[in-house]
Amino acid sequence: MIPSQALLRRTLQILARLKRAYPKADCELDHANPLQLLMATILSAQCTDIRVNQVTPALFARCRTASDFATIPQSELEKIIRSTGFFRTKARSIRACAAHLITLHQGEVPRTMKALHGLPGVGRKTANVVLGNAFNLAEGVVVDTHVGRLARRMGLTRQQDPVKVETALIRLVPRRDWTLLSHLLIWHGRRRCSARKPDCASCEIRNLCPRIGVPQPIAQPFKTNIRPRRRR
DNA sequence: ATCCCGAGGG
DNA sequence: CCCTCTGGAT
Repeated sequence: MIPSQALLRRTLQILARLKRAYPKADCELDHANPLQLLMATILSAQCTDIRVNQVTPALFARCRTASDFATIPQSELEKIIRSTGFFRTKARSIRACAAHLITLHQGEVPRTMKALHGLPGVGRKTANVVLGNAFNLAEGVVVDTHVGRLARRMGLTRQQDPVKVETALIRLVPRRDWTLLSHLLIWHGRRRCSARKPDCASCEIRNLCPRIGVPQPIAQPFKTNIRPRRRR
């Protein structure tokens, strides 16, 4: 589907408005190199970046190279990352991922979606984070829980599947803004448009959002046989 | 579709 | 209590 001109224009207005609201929007996972960002991003699954940043200082002090991450004992690693949740799975992913980096990529973090996606613990979202933020080589848009939620609330897509959301966003925003778009939506999602209680009253883009200012094209159902909803 | 998992908010 | 937090693997 080709997006309408109206949607394209509104998307770019939203982008401009969010840039003004969050001029410092950026990756909030603390890291000093691509390897650290890769590992921090694996840890960030279903967990706030603030909590990841609480464990990475100890982790990065203990593990500097891919070899360090590959050889740290499972139990020692689990203790360090425990509070991020899913700690057994994440510890396995980190160690196996580091082992793959050594075997397949000379201990370096590869710079393509093809090589990153499929490493243990690395799905499309994590690969997009590393490509966009560590290498400035975005091949797509990071779609996490925030980006998906906001894209739907703002009426940029109706898709649920993150890959389909990504496809929709790629068509709406120029490539140079793909990485920034994710940061802006994530910042806005955390500060204003939270999952539980969106603060529409003080929202910077309320007049551009279907919830407040943009009339939704009404999907008109056939008017026959509309039955009262059965109660629970 | 379900599991992995801890912590904080409402 | 229930939901959510920068998901990924089975």
